Amino acid sequence: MGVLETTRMRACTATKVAPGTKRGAIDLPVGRILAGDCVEAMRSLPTASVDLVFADPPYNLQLGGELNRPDGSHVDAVTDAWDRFDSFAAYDAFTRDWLSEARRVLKPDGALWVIGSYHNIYRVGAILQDLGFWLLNDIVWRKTNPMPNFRGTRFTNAHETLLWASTGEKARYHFNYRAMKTLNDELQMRSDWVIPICGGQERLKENGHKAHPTQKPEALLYRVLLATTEKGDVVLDPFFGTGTTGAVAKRLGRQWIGCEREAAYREVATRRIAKELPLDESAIATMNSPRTAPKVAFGAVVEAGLLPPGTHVFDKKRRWTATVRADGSLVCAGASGSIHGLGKELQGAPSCNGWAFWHYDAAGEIKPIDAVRQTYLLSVED
Amino acid sequence: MGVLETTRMRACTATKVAPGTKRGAIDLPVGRILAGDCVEAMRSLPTASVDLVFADPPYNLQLGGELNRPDGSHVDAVTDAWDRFDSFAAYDAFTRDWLSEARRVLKPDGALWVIGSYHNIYRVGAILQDLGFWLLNDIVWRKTNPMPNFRGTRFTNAHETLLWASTGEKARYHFNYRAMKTLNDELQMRSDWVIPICGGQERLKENGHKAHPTQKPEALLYRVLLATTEKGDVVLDPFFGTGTTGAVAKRLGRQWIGCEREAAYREVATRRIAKELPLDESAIATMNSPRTAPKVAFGAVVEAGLLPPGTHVFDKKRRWTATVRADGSLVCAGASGSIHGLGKELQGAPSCNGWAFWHYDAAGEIKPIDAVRQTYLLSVED
DNA sequence: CTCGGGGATGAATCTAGTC
DNA sequence: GGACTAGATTCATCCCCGA
Repeated sequence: MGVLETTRMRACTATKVAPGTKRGAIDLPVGRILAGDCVEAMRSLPTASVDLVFADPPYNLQLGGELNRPDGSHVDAVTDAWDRFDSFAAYDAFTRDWLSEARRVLKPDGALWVIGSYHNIYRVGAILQDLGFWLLNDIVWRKTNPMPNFRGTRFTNAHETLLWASTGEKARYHFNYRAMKTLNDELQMRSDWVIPICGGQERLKENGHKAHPTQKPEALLYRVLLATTEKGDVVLDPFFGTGTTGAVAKRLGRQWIGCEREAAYREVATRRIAKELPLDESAIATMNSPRTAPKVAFGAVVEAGLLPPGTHVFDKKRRWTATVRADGSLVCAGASGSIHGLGKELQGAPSCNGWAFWHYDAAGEIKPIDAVRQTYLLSVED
Repeated sequence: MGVLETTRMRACTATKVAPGTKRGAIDLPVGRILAGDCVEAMRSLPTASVDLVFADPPYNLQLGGELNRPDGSHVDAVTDAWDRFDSFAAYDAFTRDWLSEARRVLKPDGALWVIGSYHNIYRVGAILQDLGFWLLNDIVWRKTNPMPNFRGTRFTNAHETLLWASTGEKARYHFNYRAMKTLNDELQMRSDWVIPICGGQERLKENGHKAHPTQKPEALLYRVLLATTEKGDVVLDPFFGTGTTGAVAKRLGRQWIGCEREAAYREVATRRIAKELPLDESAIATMNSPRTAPKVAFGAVVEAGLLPPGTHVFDKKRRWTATVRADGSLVCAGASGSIHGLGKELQGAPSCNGWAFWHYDAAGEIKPIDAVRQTYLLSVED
């Protein structure tokens, strides 16, 4: 197997149509949501044309009767028709179909992500291996705020699983090791990710009701795309839903294609992505070189959206202003580095505590970024 | 499906031979390590005789020893360079074999645990479902100190997965909810467990080298056995290795049976378990049900004179006031019923915990009637 | 304006015993 | 086996509203 780490190496093998270029050899419906069944929709795409597939298929929950909380309120469960299958065999056939088509559409050095729960992920994983995909990692999304087990009958189901696979045992794939390490406080990014479920402002509503029962948090897609794609890559999501994949892809400068059967979801997703703004070029650039390795605990704060990429930070006297990048590094006047390293370099000082040195504008009030760290710590403490 | 929470209830359905009793109807090789292939060894055990199976199967075929292809031909794991299909097919056949035998040996209300990594757990999970097992949870063992990914090519593989399954969708199973909640600082135990890998004093050594490549931490087995077995239960481990399952089972007052093909491991395990001391009776009992709340009929409280007939009870917001009747029923504006039923009916709710819903006036202080239940419990304790 | 309490809610395979 | 009833059961977060 092989690993390509830098944008440059990636560009050499890329066959995608960069936006703005004229060499439209491959005509991809980039930035569009294809209507109808995803297998049919994928058939319309050329072979070996996509860099990444991210799929959030139905989980086949097989729920029984009604469930109430101890206070008597009703649990709004996922009972939609799209999640119902007659048997494991039917679910397996469905899974084989869409995975096969995804495999055809992927470039040889592309990769696939699937998210699921214990209801379906073991079937998906086995079929994926049977089809020749090669598992690179299984990733555990540890939810900070899962729904409890109201009846006290099992362990609280507090996680979901993502599978990351290349197209084969010997296939090349892309992993932005440095970006992940930077994002994780200079420690290797682990296979368990602590991320809250999607709620609050991020949760899309229609007429006061959730627009989609299983909307995924953007932080999840953020990490997936940052880890395994480069700027300009084409990302395909066969179960587009409300378009979290598209929104995050657009923000990070990736191209996207969606498939979605339900017209209502397509409309919500279209409106959502239209409002999304791509991050500044400098904000997207990630730390790819070990030489400039920043020593930060800052990446998680960025990922959590507390200081989104593109945010400007500055020292107290406003001598320097820097831009936050996606992996938690800063860039300022050609120089870049961690919050500590860049502060040190700019001042010509022997050392610098970036948390105290850099400030941000909190609704008119100038605060050290350490304030955000505190907020973040409170939000993820476990 | 059903859940039994107390030791008393469990004893009603148990068919195991309690130690020290004479009713040895079932002759189990309890406290012994069976030599040879685990499928063969399990064949020597009676049907429906074991309460729990905990299995740590080999993660790859090299460690699996004797394997046969579906057509019966022998697979030499060390020298053969078989293709993907042969490899997975052989592992699947092996998995089906031992899981089928485990299923036969399990009591109808027994349960199965399997631990694995992304290399094998998806195959195991799918086969387990195919055989009729019913997944209850998948548990993530999050390692505090995993081995780093030295080459920086993937995410640090920082977890392993455990599957917990009952014998079928409608099958009963055992879950010590209170014990788990207590163990987790009075919060529901989640599906992600943070436990260090096995090392230090706990790691068994032979001639300075680790005695077994994949020795599991005792903390893992401790939690598994505490959660899903009762004292005296029979636990079977088909891949016994150095006997972590046996050691923890002995400590917790569970009976155990092991299967292990390697004589060297059997010797290590035997010595290890001999040194293990069972915990004191009271220590085990305390851990199992630290806050057992026996069921109390409201009528008994009335009968005891703690809330005499004629007492007025009301909900917190005083929307309804009901009168206690001599038989422990409540009456309110023509409607009547149990404390639960009437509360449910008045609110139009799907369910109601009357102990928390109804309040009474305790010398000017408004208290839920559950407070009286506690008083009652104390009074009948001795 | 802030602060605190109450209500709502999230991919959930969610009861046991008796007649 | 189905209907019925007694009884047991929740964590983190966000929004709204009132003080």
